[in-house]
Amino acid sequence: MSEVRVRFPPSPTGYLHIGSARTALYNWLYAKKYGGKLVLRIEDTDAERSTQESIDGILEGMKWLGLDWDEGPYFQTQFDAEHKAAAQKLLDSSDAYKCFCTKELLDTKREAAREAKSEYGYDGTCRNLAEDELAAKVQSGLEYVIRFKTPEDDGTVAFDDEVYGHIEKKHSELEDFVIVRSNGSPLYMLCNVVDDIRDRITHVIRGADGLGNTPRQVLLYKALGAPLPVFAHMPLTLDHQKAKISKRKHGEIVAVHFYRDKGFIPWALCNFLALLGWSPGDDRELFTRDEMIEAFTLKRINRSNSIFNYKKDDPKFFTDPKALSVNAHYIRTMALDELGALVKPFLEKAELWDADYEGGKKEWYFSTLELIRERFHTLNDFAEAGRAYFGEGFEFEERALKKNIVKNPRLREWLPLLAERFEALDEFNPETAEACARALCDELEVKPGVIINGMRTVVTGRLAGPSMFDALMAIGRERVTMRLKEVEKVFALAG
RNA sequence: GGUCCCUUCGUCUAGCCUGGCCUAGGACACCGGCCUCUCACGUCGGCGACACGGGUUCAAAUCCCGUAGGGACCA
Repeated sequence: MSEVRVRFPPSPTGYLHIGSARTALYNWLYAKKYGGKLVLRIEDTDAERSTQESIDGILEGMKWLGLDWDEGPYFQTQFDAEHKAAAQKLLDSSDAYKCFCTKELLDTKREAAREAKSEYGYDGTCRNLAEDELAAKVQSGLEYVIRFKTPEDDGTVAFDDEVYGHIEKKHSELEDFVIVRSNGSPLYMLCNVVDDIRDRITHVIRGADGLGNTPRQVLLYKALGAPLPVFAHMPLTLDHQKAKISKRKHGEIVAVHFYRDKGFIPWALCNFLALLGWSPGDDRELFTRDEMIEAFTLKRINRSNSIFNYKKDDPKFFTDPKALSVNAHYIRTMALDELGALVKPFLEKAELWDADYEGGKKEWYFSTLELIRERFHTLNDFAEAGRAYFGEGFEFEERALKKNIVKNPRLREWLPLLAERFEALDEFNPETAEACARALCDELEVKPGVIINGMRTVVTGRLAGPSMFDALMAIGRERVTMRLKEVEKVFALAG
């Protein structure tokens, strides 16, 4: 069996979006599974909309996701001559012909067909022009497009899609489609086939929006004398309105870089994306790379479109809740050294990073991450909700002030008192701190919850968090007592 | 408009090919219990779907026909 070669051919007309990323992922998984090669080809023929930033963004996105490619990036524009040569070859073999019909003429005919309620397809006016007639038209400098000559018999074009099954289309239902525009530029339909032939692509794994064009492409493969690749079309990802997710309509929320900046773990995003339209056939949903490569098959790709479940302006979930949940799972289960490295850029950005976290304070750094990671959903949470552990200047949650502070004005006496007791402790560990705090509660005849929760808010700014006495250790006696003594400031904030 | 494709809990899905194991399984989300210094984790439980209508069959989510809805491509 020959080597598996797949490709990912994005158009550089914007950032890498998650739908494209999923296509790239499926191709990558397939290549990895069969020890094949993934070819990255930038389809930059639309010069007006293609930009260098976009190319860079796509490459960065792929790298960030960990989807490495084996060849490329190739650029479609580099092969312009080859695309034109293929068109010439089809002309030479009489599989294509020059068509001089003007746009106006075709529009008129289309309109007439509509009024007559008959189906419109190109009528083949130029298909059988006599030699001299053709020569005369070329001579006179008339503009022309090149059309592919669809077989006129009552046969069919057929192929077997790995996902959608056997697809058959009657020749009579395919009109003589254009392969080269009047300005001489070849159409996507042709370029794509020529490139896939040159790159010796064995499996075309792409979005189901390519399904409709596949019969035409099959015709091109045959006319060009090339072997057919295996086709596998994957369902599209839609929004709640059943509209294809797109950069234009949805903006950043569909951009891969958005997830990077929001604190997603690359593989967590891949894991989530893989599940949109594919399942292993059992109940597994979380995979390591190797597990997913092993489990992945084209046959288990779904046929129905899936909905990317995000609601605009949802206060609780900024994106699909399942994506967040998958990300949270990785945050709380991954190795601490890996997590530490992923959190680092977020702390740096928030100016909370201390180089010693990779040196003398490494142990503290890791144990603190472990302590707080359980309730976080994104890497960014470490720098925001977790700010009190890494530095000063943290915010106080409105709800926390209301519930834990304002209700108990006497905390302004109790908390500084508690700070003094903490300072007096020979040893400051979770047990001694807790015993000390509870003893004070007994003395004051206050419920422990009042003091503990008040302390939580003053020390961490939050309504909820890890077990209080463990949190105290992570923050350290000095910072704890300092914050407790400044309880007055917190009351001031609470208004 | 033409051609093709799709339709199982709110969302992602298993089951469909090879009808009975399906009083339809899992995950996320939601609700409640336990745990508890709070929240989370964990755990236990709950809510919740076979688009609709016919047919075939002893038996249909599963097979057939039709309808509706959605999507893609072409124009």
